[in-house]
Amino acid sequence: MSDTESFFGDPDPIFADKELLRVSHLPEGDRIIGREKELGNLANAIKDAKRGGTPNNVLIYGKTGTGKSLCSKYITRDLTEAAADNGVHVDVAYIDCFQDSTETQVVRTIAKSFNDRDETGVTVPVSGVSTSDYYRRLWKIVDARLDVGIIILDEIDKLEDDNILMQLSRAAEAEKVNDSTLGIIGISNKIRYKESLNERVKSSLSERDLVFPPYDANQLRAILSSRADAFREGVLDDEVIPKVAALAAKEHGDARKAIGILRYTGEIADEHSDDRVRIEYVDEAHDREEEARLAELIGKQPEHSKYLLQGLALQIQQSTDPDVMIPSKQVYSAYEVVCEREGTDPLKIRRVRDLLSELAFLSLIEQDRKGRGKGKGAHTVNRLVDAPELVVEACKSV
DNA sequence: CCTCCACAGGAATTTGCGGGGT
DNA sequence: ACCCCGCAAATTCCTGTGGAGG
Repeated sequence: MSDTESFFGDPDPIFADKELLRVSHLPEGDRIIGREKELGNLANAIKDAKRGGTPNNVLIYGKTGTGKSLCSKYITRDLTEAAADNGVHVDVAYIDCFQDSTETQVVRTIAKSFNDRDETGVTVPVSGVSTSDYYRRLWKIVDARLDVGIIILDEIDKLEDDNILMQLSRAAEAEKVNDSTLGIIGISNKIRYKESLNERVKSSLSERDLVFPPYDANQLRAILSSRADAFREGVLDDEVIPKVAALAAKEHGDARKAIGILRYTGEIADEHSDDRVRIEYVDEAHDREEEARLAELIGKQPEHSKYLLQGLALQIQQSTDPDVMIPSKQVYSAYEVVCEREGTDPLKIRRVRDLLSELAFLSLIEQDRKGRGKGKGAHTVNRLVDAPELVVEACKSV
């Protein structure tokens, strides 16, 4: 900043309303683009809830950033309002199964989000209660407060246990709840998810199936254009949106990513004190978006998983070959060094093996099994998916 | 195709935590 | 204030096996 007057006083030269480019931003109905048919199907599946009837359970498939969560949130909000006009009390619980992956965590979070202590007199403690107790409390809350409870289970394929699905889908027939009814909207990235369920759950959970296809470049362009008001008038070059849309379409048709890249493009322009958002900034914005994703994923990992990633990164950086695979035992030694530096006691190797395979499941590392010859046994070797420098950077932030 | 063993990974057990019940 | 319970994380114990070299 060269002149002192522009520290805080001046309006943002690039952005008029940055909120429009947040991923959490929930647009109005006419701003959801290219999903008219899907919204219609979804609305149709749960419409009975408007009059207090039982909604159909729905399973939604589609890759990340195809608008699954967005449409579910939008349509259930709409439903809640429409039902309220009919004097029907509908409430929606949104569960991210990536965060809450065990049965107990899920019941607890549902109970918590439906609960209103003043109305029900029921508390939902974070711990100290058994799973069945959480269920008891949940049924009590639902009966006391709601006519219809809609439960959105996002990333449902990350659930470790499908007992919760059994309980929820059969709550009404098992007379766990009396005057109320429940509807489940399951959201999965994996098309084949349904096959992994047992028959009972499968038939009750997927009364309706919906598939959300990836967005094509035209749709992405329309989505980005609809959020172009985020920028001040005239600062956004005409070629920027088509280029961002083309990049995102080429990769996965991920709208969230496209919006992220557009936001970073604006931020980079701002950092250059440029008063125009130029096409030249798009590639760097693309890189930045990927780094941010990595940092977000790593940030959510437990402390010791981060130390492991750092240890592995360290070993890889010491080697001349960038594609080396490090045996788990060596990763463990490097990890012990990192722990020493951080002043923490290292976990035992058995636990570390479990953490490593979790990291592999998240595609943060890749594992492979190698034998070492007669009488030498077989072992697992590890490698980072992303560049070591990026990983170390991501571990330090947060 | 067989062999051999260090390591993988399943199962049982302990530890730590944060609540209820009394 | 005390003890006890259930869960999740971590540890301990232990058996089974992947796969290069023979």
